[in-house]
Amino acid sequence: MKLSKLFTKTVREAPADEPSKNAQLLIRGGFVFKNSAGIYSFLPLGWRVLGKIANIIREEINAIGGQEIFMPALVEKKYMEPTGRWNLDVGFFAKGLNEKESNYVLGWSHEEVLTAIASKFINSYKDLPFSAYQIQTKFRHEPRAKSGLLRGREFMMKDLYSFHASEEDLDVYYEEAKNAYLKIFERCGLRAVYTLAAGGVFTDKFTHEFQVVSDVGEDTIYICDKCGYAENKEITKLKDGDKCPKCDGKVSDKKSIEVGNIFDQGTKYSEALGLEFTDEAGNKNPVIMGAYGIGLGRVMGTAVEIHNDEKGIVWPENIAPYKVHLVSLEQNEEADKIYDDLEKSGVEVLYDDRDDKTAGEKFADADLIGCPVRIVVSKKTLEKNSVELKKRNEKEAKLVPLGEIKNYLTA
RNA sequence: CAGGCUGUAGUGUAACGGUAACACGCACCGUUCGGGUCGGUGAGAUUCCGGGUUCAAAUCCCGGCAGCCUGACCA
Repeated sequence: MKLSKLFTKTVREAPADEPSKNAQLLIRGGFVFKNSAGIYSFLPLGWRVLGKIANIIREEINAIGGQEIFMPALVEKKYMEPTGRWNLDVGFFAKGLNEKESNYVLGWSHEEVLTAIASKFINSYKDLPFSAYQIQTKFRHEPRAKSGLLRGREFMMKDLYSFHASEEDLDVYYEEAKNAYLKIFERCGLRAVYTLAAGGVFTDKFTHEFQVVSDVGEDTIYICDKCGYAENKEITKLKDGDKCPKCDGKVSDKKSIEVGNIFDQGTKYSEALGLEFTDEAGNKNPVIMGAYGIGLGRVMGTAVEIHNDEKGIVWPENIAPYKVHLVSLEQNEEADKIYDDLEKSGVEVLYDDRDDKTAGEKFADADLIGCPVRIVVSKKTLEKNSVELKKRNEKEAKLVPLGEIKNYLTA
């Protein structure tokens, strides 16, 4: 992508009504546009980041057998009523032009919809287990949207649901999902803490959350300094300084951001919507379910909160909009050649080919946008048949001969 | 949903109750060209909306709406 063609621009000053770091940097860099409180558009750079996160999630969820689907955002009353979730104060309701009242809610969770779908295909224990997921916009009437991408009224979520013949089978999958989740967050540059928590409107059982320690988080967890065992403040009996219940370490309280969660939902939804299977003995039983969510925008916002410096974003390698930010300080064919060459080799490059910007502005933009590697081409470097290569998270730059650029990028 | 703070060119800020200014950005001219260069010219605002007080309102009062913060609630 050439910066001269990118329709968004960076801005110098952060909007006054966005005190949160993630929103300030993402807006300044042109990654997102705030349309309303808690409602953001993802612009080219931001959409690429979100796409990277989505792909990481797909790879890991596919690896544990999740089948990707896509369900409606308009969810009819008939789905939500049987579980008692139609009248909850969570969603935005939609109504037709001449209808007196709403028969639809904008989907804020899809247990009911998928359970209803599954009941058409699941008859026998032989049909179990299976799991399906989607990556879709969720709508939740947040009484208080806040903190940029961290808490929105409309946000992209990956929701996975699993269906089992027994609790034991669910337990096995739950563990697989846990490990898949830890991999996902690690690949996104986040250290997530597996935390025991409560289930809110989703289940009466205990659940597990994936919490990233950060002062801007709205959750508080008690985490062991030795084994990493953690419990959410909302259910824990632990206090700061207590002995860890799992080892001889000590727990301390930390603010944290919940980037994902997994639930054992038991038979709550299958019983309400009549999802049963026939076992080997010929008896009908309700299907046992699990649900697993990740907020993609929240992952993105959290990554920015964790990975930034005074100059801008420092994207984790795997979710950066581009791998390389190529800066040409003056118009020259050599930079064009490097750009074409890298593109052909499959390296994702953001090319600052603008001829009306000074070096300082280009460097400032590169730092703000935060791609992992910056390559500068100028008279100075070309005299030595080289380019200057600098990693965003390192201070020192080094000269790299023209012919060896690719080696440095794959290393 | 309760409490608080705030709404002024695209963005960030100024303006005693006296008729909207500055910087950035944008357009054009020149200059400069390795960390937001320098100088000049120009365009751009019914001061969130609606009422009220006043000779006079961006400024004071009332009512909306919007944004942010704290709490409650929630992922």
